[in-house]
Amino acid sequence: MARPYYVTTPIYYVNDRPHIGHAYSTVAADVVSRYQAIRGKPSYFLTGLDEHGLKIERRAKEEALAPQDFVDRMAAPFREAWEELDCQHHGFIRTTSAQHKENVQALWKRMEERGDIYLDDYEDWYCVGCESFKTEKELLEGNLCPIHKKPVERIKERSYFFRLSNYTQPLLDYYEEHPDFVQPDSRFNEVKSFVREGLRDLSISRTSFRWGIPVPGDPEHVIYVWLDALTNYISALGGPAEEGEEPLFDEFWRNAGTITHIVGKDILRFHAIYWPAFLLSAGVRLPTHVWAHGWLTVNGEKMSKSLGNFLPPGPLVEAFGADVLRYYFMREVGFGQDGDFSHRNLINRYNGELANGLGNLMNRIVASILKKSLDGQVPSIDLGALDDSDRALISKAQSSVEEAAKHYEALAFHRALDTIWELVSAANKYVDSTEPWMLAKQDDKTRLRQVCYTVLETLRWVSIMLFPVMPQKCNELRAQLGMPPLLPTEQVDLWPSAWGGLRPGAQTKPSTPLFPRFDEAQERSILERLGVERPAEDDKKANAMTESEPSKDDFIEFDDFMKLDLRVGLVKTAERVEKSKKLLKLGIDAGESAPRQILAGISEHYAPEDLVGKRVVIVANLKPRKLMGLESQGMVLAASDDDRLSVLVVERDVEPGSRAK
RNA sequence: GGGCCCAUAGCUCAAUUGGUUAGAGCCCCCGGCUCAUAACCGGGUUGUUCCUGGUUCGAGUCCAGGUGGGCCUACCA
Repeated sequence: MARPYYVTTPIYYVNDRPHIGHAYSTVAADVVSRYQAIRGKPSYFLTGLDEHGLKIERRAKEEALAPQDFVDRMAAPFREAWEELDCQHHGFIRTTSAQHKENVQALWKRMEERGDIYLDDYEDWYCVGCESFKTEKELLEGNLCPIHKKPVERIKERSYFFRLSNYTQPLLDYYEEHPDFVQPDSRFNEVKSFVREGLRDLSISRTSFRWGIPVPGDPEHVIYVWLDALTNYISALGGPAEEGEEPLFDEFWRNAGTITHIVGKDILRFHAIYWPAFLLSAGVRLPTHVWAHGWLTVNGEKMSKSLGNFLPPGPLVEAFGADVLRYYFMREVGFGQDGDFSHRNLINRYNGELANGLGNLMNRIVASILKKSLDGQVPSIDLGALDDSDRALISKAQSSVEEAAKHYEALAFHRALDTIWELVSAANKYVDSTEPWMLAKQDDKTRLRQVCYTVLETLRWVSIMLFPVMPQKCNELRAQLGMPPLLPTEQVDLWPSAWGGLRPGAQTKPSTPLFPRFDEAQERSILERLGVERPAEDDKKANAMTESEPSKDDFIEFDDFMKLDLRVGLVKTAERVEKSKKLLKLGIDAGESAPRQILAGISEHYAPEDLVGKRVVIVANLKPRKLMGLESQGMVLAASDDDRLSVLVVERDVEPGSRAK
């Protein structure tokens, strides 16, 4: 019995419109799901939307809509995008659905019963923009909110906590026992080292907004968005639930052979640490794999609204077709690595691999040789009478099938496609060396039949191997071969195994080329329509030549220097920061009404009393930053070599606050 | 500051885990073929495998140090 396979995408925050980043994750999950389905495994593919949070509440207000109406409206483009891209999810979860809310609360109760939830005062960094707390670790350099890029404040609120700290060791144990839990390996290393540092309890409720799921028994509080969002993976199946209560949950979670969460590398921590901890607490089994994929840039640049290269998938599907876009996503970059989405590259791959490689192979044999010489019928041959060249191709096909399967299982899509294209290339060589057109001329029908059959059967195999990535094109290919569409069936493994499955006598149906080549004019018009500039190669080179030389120098402008507000500061007070190894807290007179508090990481080199009375140089306009809970309003300059450190001291007694320049 | 990962042809990547002369694809040039979508096939050019040492009969692969890049993390500010 093939064990069930469950694959998920992240649920996308409905505040955004779908772009190729979303599309990339979703296509990958669809490919996984389709692959498992043709291998006969019961397969369930879940995607969906994260619809709660203050941001949504506020956006809805701006648009004068009820939050529910707003998210209903924003959800539609996602559904459409996945339909356009032929991503056949089995479930589409929305966190505002009644079932999801109930299940999140059920999970909460289980965690509460375990004794892992308690109410406490919460003091932490707070972003006014988000109206929510940020953990220290979420903050950007300089105590900035990662979303608003503005400084956060220290604020107290009453909040429910999850005893995440109790799960440090259980998580490490789980990682140890499941060495392929997180992929790629280097990401797993990051997760482990983060957990090894020790985990702090996690605030899991908010009182600052309403648009969320109420805490059971305390409706003043709304459940933390990540606890809400992560639960989608089981709530969509009806979980958490006791055995026998929810068939989907039993099949695809409790008894699943594999549970794979596909996520972007930015949300790995939530999936690899928090989520398993919640599940451990609630007594629910853990997923088997969390796969963090990389980011796509667009034509070499980071995708962003401000750069105007925010790429929705729709126009690309319109221009190239869903399958071609899917192919490109899966072919171009190694899954797990960062990559680039380049229109030019897509067209190159299309022409080189799809049109010239596969499309032309099918065309030359089906639409031409077979049609002209054998009435377009799949020939009947003696499989025992093949010659060495036939057997070589067959053996190539067999190894290719094996390899591709291995790569699909490992989500190494680009490798799987690589392998398949080696077979396509071998088939083209085979046609060249066997010269079926000569056989037709010489009227060597027996050999001609053998050759044609060998190529046709290879194409049939390819139509299966490629199916997860290009389902529609593969069915078109099969139609031209006179084959029915591929119909995944549970417990039936459709993956090629025995040579000779193509039925002799079937009527092939040559039709238009599968992948018509783009000529230069078409290429230009497509790029134009998509608003992509055609890089003028020569100009680019010329620019690179002239620009690179002078920009080589490392000088800055005088104005750049003047941006620094360097001043003389008189050290009035100095003391050690409690529990700190390195920090001294200095009170520094910089000619202002009150002394500044500046922290300096120099206590391994200076005793506090050595500094008082010294005139030092400070950077006065450095953005304030909190260290060990204390604000530092500037920076004291110091120089150090391998083992010594010296604060920069001013030689004469100029007034505190004097500008250094 | 601590840690993880990476560096191979102009570009994108392989190299069966230490084993012969480091390979593909794209690009470029030449030739062939003509069934086919200006396709296809063959041939050709490009390497100090980042550097320096070490282990070994043998190193792209292992070890040490360095350089460059990416990422995670922290009490640099």
